[in-house]
Amino acid sequence: MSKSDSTIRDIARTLGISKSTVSRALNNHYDVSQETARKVKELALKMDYQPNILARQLKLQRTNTLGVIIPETINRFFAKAVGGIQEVANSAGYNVMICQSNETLTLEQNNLQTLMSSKVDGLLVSVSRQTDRSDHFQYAINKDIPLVFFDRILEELAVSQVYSDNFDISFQGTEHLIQQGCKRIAFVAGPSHLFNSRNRLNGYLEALKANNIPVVESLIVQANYQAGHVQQYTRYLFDAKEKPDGIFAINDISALEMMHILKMKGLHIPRDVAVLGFNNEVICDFVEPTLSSIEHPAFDMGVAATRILLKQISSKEFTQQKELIKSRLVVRESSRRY
Amino acid sequence: MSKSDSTIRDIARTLGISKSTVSRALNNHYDVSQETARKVKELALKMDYQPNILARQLKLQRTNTLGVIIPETINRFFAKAVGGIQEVANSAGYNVMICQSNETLTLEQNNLQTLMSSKVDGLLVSVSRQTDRSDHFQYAINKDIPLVFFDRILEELAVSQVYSDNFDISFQGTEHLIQQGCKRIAFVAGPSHLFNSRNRLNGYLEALKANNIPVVESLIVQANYQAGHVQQYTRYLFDAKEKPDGIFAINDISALEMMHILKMKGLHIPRDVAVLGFNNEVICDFVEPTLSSIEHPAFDMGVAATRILLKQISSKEFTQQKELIKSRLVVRESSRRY
DNA sequence: ATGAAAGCGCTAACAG
DNA sequence: CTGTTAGCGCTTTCAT
Repeated sequence: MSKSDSTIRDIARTLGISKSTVSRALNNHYDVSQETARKVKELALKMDYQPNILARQLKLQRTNTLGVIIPETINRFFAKAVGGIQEVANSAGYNVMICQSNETLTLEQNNLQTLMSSKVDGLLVSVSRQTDRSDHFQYAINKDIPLVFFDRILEELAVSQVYSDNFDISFQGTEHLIQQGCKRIAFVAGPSHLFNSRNRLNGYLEALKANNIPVVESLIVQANYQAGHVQQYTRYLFDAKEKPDGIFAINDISALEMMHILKMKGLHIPRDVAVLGFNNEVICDFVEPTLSSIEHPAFDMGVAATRILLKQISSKEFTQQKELIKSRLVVRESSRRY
Repeated sequence: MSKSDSTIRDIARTLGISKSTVSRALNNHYDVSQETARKVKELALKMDYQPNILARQLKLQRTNTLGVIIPETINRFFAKAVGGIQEVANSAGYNVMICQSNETLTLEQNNLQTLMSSKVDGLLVSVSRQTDRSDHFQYAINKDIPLVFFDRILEELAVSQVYSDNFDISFQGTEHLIQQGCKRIAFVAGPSHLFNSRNRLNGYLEALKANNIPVVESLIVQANYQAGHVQQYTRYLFDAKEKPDGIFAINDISALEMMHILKMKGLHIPRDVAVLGFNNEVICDFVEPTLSSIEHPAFDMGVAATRILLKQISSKEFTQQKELIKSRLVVRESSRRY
């Protein structure tokens, strides 16, 4: 509160009426005379009155703030999701407090603590890459704080979740590569404790099975997201006697890095190796060859999750709700052979 | 507040002491007996006591929250800056509330209003592309809310600012192109009411002058950031009789889009046209040719701005402070001719 | 239609 | 070292 912010008390005093009446007038309460209401609002405007949110929050035990925990803002997927969250939240009169776990469990736990102690009215969460337990979230649930997961969900918790069909899209992507004539498709997998990673891997495996293509263990590598790792597993895959003729990468940037390495090796894409990325970044259209990828409606997921959360907050009804947001395969030159 | 959160009152009652003593014990106040302090903390732990931040905030008139207004989180520069902000803020016990202006003045004004009414302790701002006035910020300043601008600053306001040397780096980048033999360097300019855009343009102009290269108006285009616009001005530049032999793009993505178009036209980069981007995205290393660019230490700018803000908050001393964060030219294949 | 009064949970000045 | 008291600014019940 700076020097001389005016309060309802000031307004009441100068108008010679009570605080309660002023409060009622300002909140458009029904039983307050038109005349008084007018005078109050007029003076409020003149005095540049701004309600003290802190006082109201304490009284109402409600902050009109949503807490968001995401892995990283520099991850474009989450940056876009945040856009959707903020749009819905703001237009419903809610503020948003964003925390980043930096892909670590520890920070995720801290963030949750922070947001809970800030008394947010609800939580929107996409778990970190490390998260292999759910007790911290169970704690929040026990405290009756509405919680909605999106994208990186924790299936074992009975809360609402907005997710994308990682199994389906991965099946579809793999089958696309097969249709382009690939027989040995390298697959870059994410951490196996993540629901999404498991589904993606399963989609790949099922697609191979459905098309009678043998699963070759050495074609499946595990990304560890460390610097230089893309280069490392690309070498591993392509220094083998039998090289891959297709790649299902873990994201677009790493797909481009792999392509870059392969082109240096003199391999032609897609003729020698067909490549499929993940995330459909803008850049996919501006590289040579243009990069096939998978588009996730990040913004829409943010929107959907927030809508569910707001509904739960206002209805105080926390029954589990699951919403599927469909992903889409975008075929470009890097995987088109015919 | 959920069902049955315990308060200092509960602790006081079960321990048969007063609320004030409990409060003091919990806040590690000096004059409270070791014994009492121990008992209080023990019970607090057992009862899973969580202080009600809302009450404390109302009492202290302080939220321990910083408000941040940035154009967009999907802009990687700002996403990184936010990382720096959060790191410093969190480790100082502050929360961060992030708002996006979506590059519009109207939303920026709304955001400011929201953050002020949320009683944030201070503000970190990078203005929108549209912002050509400063009265809304002046309003906040008049209310004694500490404010620090970073990157996209408003020079006319006497508040602290963290900025990068857009003039210098632009001069340097242009001179680099000249040294590579470019005589007709196309320049993509940003909105002229932005301090950064003006400086960048001036750096370009001065570098030409310093090297006795005539300024050609038709080589300077104004980006409007609309879909298809990059394609439009690239055509404009290269359908002319005298084509550019160098490009200083407005960011890396648009540089890549331009390169993509030029390659389709059969032009060789850097031989026919040398290209310099802006932002030094990861992708610069994975395209062909690799893209020369300019690196802005976004994270560091966030860190610096937050440090200044926190100092001002704690010292209540708002004298203007200016901090320059140096950018760096990263030369890669797209602009290297020798 | 309005006012008086209580209270949200905490901190801090003052008194002892 | 501890307790009493007041108060942050607002909403809301209960009277009138």
